[in-house]
Formats: sequence, structure tokens, C-alpha cells
Amino acid sequence: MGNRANITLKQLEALYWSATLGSFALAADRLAMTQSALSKRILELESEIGAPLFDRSGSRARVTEVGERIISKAAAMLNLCDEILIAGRGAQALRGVCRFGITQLMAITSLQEIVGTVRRLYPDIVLEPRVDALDLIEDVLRGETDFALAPGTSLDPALTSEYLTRIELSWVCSPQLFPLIKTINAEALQRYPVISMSARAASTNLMNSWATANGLKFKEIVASNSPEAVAALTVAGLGISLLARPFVERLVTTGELRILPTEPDLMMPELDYFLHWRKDNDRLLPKAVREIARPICARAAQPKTDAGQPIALLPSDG
Amino acid sequence: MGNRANITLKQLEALYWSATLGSFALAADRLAMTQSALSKRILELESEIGAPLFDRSGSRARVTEVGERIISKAAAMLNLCDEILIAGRGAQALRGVCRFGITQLMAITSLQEIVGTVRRLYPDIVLEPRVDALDLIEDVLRGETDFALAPGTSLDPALTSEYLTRIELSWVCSPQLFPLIKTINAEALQRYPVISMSARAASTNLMNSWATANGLKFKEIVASNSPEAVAALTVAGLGISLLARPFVERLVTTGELRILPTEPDLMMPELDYFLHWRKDNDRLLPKAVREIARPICARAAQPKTDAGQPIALLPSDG
DNA sequence: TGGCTTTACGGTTTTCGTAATCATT
DNA sequence: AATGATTACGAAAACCGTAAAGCCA
Repeated sequence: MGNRANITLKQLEALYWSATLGSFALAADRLAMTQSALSKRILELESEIGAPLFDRSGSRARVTEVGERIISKAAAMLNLCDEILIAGRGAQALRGVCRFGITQLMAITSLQEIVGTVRRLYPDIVLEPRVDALDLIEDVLRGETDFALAPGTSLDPALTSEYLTRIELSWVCSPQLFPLIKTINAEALQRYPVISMSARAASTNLMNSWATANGLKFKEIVASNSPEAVAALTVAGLGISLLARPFVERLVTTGELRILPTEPDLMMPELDYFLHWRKDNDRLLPKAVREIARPICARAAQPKTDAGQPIALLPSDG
Repeated sequence: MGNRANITLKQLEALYWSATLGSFALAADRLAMTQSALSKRILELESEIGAPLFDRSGSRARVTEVGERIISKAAAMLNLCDEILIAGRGAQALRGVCRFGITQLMAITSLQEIVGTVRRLYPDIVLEPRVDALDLIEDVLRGETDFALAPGTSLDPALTSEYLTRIELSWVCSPQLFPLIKTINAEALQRYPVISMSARAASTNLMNSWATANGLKFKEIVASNSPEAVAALTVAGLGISLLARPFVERLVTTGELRILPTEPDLMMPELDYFLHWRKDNDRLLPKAVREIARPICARAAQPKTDAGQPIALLPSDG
């Protein structure tokens, strides 16, 4: 008699996700179950453990100190469980959902390969890429996503950021405008409106600091959160815009956009992409997906032509 | 959908015990459940893992290679589960059964203190001491017991044996015989029958090799597995016997037995006690009990008088 | 009020023990 | 025959979702 307490792996998984997401509702969503069922699981676990794991005094449930100490052990157990499954069925047995943030650029250049590789190596993993330009890193920190493929860094010590690749930014305009501008300088920026990304997008920040550093001023006419929209508006000839080189490559080859040379002393800094994940996220499944995404993203966005020269295939019209 | 496989801690505990005991029946007994229920748990676990964990071709189920790889992970998970419980309720929360082998001598000198200490530190641990003189180490190797407090060593590499204490053996006889013998030598052994423990008991082995080494012969008249019985027969004056010093102390103080001096060149070797446990038994609960038993046994059997001298409180009668 | 958590309740699924069956020595 | 593992089945317990109720901003 009097054997092991009846702690369940399901309970521990509920604890894990409730803690990392900071909310029972989100955890229930992630675990594909009802808030009510999840709440009962947590309550039951607390009764088994004999101490409250969450502080419900606020509007959202916050993890207690005892809970904090337990979470790492719970995560280790869940990982061991996955390892057991792998020992029996092979690595292909990894099963579950991996949610990650990715910029539009990376989505265009690398997502297809990521998804394909994951499907091949781990057919039972379900991917949930969230394509966005904003808050990708914050989503990782909040636990919303398992990792992010995004430019820029964060100073948060809870985050690991691993360098992936450097992306060139290019000023582009429609072919109609091209003969009127020819090159980016103070005068051109004065004359033609700039179609930019949202203020919080990394490329916009970069553009602003570049402009400030060079004493340039420009008028912004649109701030969309979608690079596709910015590109479309630029194609329509409404203004010039600063976009990632790999992103505009396709439109340049079709002749819808032209790349504007920059005067040498106005060289635009480049955008550094990183793979971001929470240090405490050492679960097997997201780790496996990260390992797949890392080399693909590092490689796919490299300039495909030689020696970092600007792409030399502008169809010389006009 | 498609989340973690439904592996259960109960299933893993069933695997753990079935493997270490090498039998579903014994494991079911230890887990206080039916063979049938345990069999179903294992079957279910195998279906989750996707590979057979036991080979049922023989009469008893034997662990497969896959099973072997999984067991250590399962044990780690069970330990983490205990640690979680401890993090919530404190070390006192350790709950379960610890079964160990112990010799009669250690049972008399130390068991009470072991049980008392365990009850004080871990009120929910149930102890099952198996008092016996035989096969204590084999029981550990088979997984029947979690550890053993026993003399002698084993060469089995699966076993860890840690030195505890050295026990002196004394020749004793009844007070009626004492004036006729006075000292142990070849003549005395020729004349008086020896009441000994079973042939497989450590003290008997020691006695035989001692006799051989010294070219002595004696006639054995009883071979009991109970030192209590040997002592009783000796008290009754049926012969002389060789018993552990701490064991006969009580009977010496009551005057029921007398200790026979040994001639210096016939010094009896001493009996070395060890704490034996299986290397792969790293579960928290038996470890906690081992840590308690170790110092108690190492201390309690030490000679309580100074300088290894024979105890000097023989009531000098007749 | 609105988002989030807990409680109440009914129906489904899982789990367990008894007893019978199968297999190996 | 005897020991040990599996199957059948009925009862008990656990689990989940819907719906209603509390609770904090």
C-alpha cells in the first residue's frame, strides 16, 4: 500500500504550458482541451504536490516559487518521455505542435524548405509558423512561440539569440520612376515619398537610424506591416521603398521593380537575422525544429551571386 | 491534435519493477495490484512505445534490448517525480516500500534504530526488513530486496558493496561446560561438539576455512539457519558454538553463556559487514533508507568497551 | 463589462479485480 | 501438475466538455 503519489504526465504538461504561457486559457488552447479540464488538472496536481503552484490573486495566474522549482523537473520528465518514445519508434516518433515566428522575407526564402524537411524527418510534427514583422521576439519571450527567425537582438537574459545571416537592404522603385531618380541621395529622398514598414519593424528602425546618422530627411507616406503591401505600392509607382534584397529579387527579375544604387557615402547598413529562443525552452520537439531551421535560414538568404556585388541583371529599359 | 503519446508514470513504474524483479507476478505483488492489471499496463505501454519490452517466449518474461534502453530513462523519470513531490511537501513526503535484507546480528543491534530513524525522518516509508542469514546478497541481485546488510562480498559487477564494520566472533559455551574447557584448542574442538550455523552462512564459512588453515577438526552436530537457535542449544549445554560477539553479549551478561578464550596462535578471523546494493538501483527511496542504515550499522556493532579487549564483565560463578 | 478561472453535472472512457484460459516447464 | 502470463467481463473510478457561477481589472 501507500505507493507513489498519483502525479500524471498530463498534469505536468499542463503545468509546463500554463507556466510558460502564463495563462490557463492559452495553455488549454495549446493542449487542445478546455479551460475547465486544464484547470482541474492543475488543481489536482496542486493537491498531489500539496502546495499551490499558481497565484490566482491577480487577473492571470502567476507561477509560485514552488511551482518554479518544479517546472524544470517536469520539463525534464517530459523530455525523457519523448526520449523513451524515440527509443521505441525512432526519431520519427516525435509528435506534437511547434509554433514559431518568422518574417515575411524568411517565409518566402526558407519556409518551404523548413516545412519540407520537417515533414520528411518528423512526419508527425505539426508546424504553426506565424508570419509577421512585429513582436516576433516578444512572442518568444512570452512563450507564444517556441522560437523566432527574425532580425535584431534583445537584451533579455532569458533569450538565446544565435546569428543566422546578414540581409542586404535595397532601395527600390517602379521602372516609371527609375529614370527620374537613378540614385539615392538627399535630393531624391526629399522629392519622392517613402513607403515604409511599420515603425516597429526592424528594417524601419534601421532606416530611421541610417537617415539620422546621415542627416537625411524623408517623408513617409505609408506604414504597413506587410512587406508585400509595401512592394505592391512601390510597384504602383507611389514612391520608393527600402526592402530586403532577397525579397525584391523576384520583382526585379520580372521587371516590376528597379534597384536604386546608393551613393557610396550613404551605404545602408545591413540587417542581421538571428534565431531566437528562450533559454528555458529545452524541450526536444522545438529543439529538433530549430536544428532544421537554423542551417536553412543561414544558407537560403545568402546572396546567390558571387562576391557580394549588387545583382547585375537589371533589365536596362528606358 | 496529435499530441504526446499517452505514456503513463504508472506504466513506467510497472516496467521498472517487472524488469528489476524479472517477473510480472513479483512486480504485481510489489505494486499491490493484480497480475492481470499489471500485464495489461505493460501491454499498453508496449503498444504506446511500438515495440515489445519483454520476451514472453520462456516461462518468465525477460526484458528485451529496447526495454533495457528505456528502463534507465523510466527510472530517471520516477526519481524526478519523487523530487517534485519533495519540492512540494518536503523530504518527509517520500512514500513507498523499502525492502532490505539484514542478518540476525544486525537486526538485534541496529534494526530498532534504523526503523526509528526512518519513521522519524520519513513517516510514510514502509520498511520490510527480511531477517535471514542466507542468500541476502543474492536477493539483492535478483531485485527481491533493495539492499542488504550482510557480511561477505560478491564479485558480481552489478553490485556495489560498501564496508560497514568488522564483527568479532567468539567461541561460547554454557557455564556448566566452561570449567571443563577454559580455552579453545585442538583438544577442546575434538572433545566438544560444535553447534554451527547453516553451511551457507558467512560465519560458518569463516569457521571452516579457519579450521582448515589451522589443521583443526571438529564435529558439527547441528546446522541451524537461526543464530537464536544455535545460542539456545549452546545455553542448554549441547556443545560449543562460534557466534558474533555483539550477538552473545546479552547472554553473557545474564550469565547464560561464557566466552571461551582462544589460544593466541589460533586467533579467529573477523567478519566484515558490508552494505550491498545493485548499482542500477538509484531510486530515491531506497537510497534514503540506505543513507540512514549505513552509519547506524557502522557504529552500532563496534565493540562498546575500549581497545578491543574481551568484555570484562563475566559474572564469575562456580 | 469582459477576460479568466473555478464549480456543477452528465456522459464517455479508462482502469481494475475476479475468474477463466493459455502456455511453458 | 504447477507456475506464470493473458483474455473476458462487470463494476468502479477518472476524465472531459457544456454550462453556469465567481473574480479581478
